[in-house]
Amino acid sequence: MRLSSYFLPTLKNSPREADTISHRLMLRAGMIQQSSTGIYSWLPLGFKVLKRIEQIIREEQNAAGWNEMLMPTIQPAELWYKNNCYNDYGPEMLRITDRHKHNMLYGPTNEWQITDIFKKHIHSYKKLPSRLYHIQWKFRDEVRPRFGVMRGREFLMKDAYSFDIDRETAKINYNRQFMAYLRTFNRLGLKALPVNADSGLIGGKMNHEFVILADKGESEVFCQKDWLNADVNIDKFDYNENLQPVVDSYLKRYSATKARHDPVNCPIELGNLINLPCIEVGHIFYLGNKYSEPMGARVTCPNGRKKVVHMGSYGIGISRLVGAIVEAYNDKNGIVWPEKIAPFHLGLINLSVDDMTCRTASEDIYTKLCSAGVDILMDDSYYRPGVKLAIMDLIGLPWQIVVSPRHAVNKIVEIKNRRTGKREEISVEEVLTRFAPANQALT
RNA sequence: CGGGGUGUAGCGCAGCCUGGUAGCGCAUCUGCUUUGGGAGCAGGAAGUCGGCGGUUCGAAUCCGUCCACCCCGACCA
Repeated sequence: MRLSSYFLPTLKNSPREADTISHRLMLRAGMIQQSSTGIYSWLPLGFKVLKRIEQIIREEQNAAGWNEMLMPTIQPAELWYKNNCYNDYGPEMLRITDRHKHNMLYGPTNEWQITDIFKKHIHSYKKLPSRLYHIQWKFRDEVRPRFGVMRGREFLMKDAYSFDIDRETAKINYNRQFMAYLRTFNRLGLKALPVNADSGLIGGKMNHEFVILADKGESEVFCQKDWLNADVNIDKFDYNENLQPVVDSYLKRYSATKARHDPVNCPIELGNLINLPCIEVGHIFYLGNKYSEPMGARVTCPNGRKKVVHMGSYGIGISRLVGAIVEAYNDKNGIVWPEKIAPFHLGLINLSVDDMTCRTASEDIYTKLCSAGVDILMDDSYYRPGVKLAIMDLIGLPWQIVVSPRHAVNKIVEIKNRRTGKREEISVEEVLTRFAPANQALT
């Protein structure tokens, strides 16, 4: 992509409305634009990141054995009449009346809807387990949205659901998602901690939050110190094996959210306990019969009797993740994207567009890397060098290639690693061998 | 939902107290100069001063009211 034809409205000053660092940077980098409180338009750069994250999540959900589908954003209110949920949900639910005076709502979550779909089609234990997920926008009319996309009212979420014959088999799916989450966050370049919320309860509801550590996180986690250096390298495992031992190996370490942490009964001695700010990015639940029972989601068992299915639901806040990642990865000059989710893998800066040598070299590199499948943003603008460098730092692409009159005559360019700031002068030929995907795992 | 704060050019802000023809920086447009960290000079364009009502000869400024947005708390992916 050429910067000259890319919609990238960067800002030198951040708008007054933004206070949180990730919010400011996302506005300044031209990623998002606020529409109203907690509701944003995603401009091309932000949209690209959103899609990258979405795709990694999708691949991992598929790998874990879930079926992708899509449920609507607008739901009929009748779905929520069970157990008086429609009334109990309160003002957080955005209620809509259509022209026929039917009560509708913009879905804050999809448990009722998915259960409705399940029960209409699945009637036998032989069809279990059943695993479905979708990636869709949700709306919760929060009392106070804040932190930009980290806590919006409209948000993109991956929500997966599982249906099983009993608690034990439901646990298998729960463990699958647990591992899928570790893999997903790992691929996103994030160190995510599963936070055991209800560690002591047996047979009751079970749920884990996944949080990433960030200096200005909105919540806090209490955990064992060795979590921080824990090996989250989970490349080698088989979803069809018994995952319980692996999951247990992660859960043996203590972790709790601020709200759930009990300093009196904490099993960890103080010296081994650490308290850190974090952001919640995922949540998995074993739901039991909470939705299946009132909805009448039952299957016929081998003995001919009907049985209410056991459900699980598993969410990842995708739009929130974008903000959370920016919150975790930035420096004084701007965003510093982890390579796997960067909107472009590298930025090619032609410092002097009028210089024919620079232009020829830039076009040459651009053409060759593009055809090699590298996703590049080339700054072919007439901005001054200082502006170009500042913008490239701001939008945080992992690598920068600088073509300047200083070096271009000698077929040399400068490459800079955005994270380390380390610069290196290499030949044009070497650029190709270094950044083409055949030689380096960039994608 | 309680408490605090802000609405003036695309962005950041001054002006308001003490009413009198709308200002500054950056961005943008034109020209010249400059060219490795958000340039310099000169010129230009751009505003129903959040909306409505009131006071006044005259309102960005004073009064009333409504709206939008931000921050702190309680609450959530």
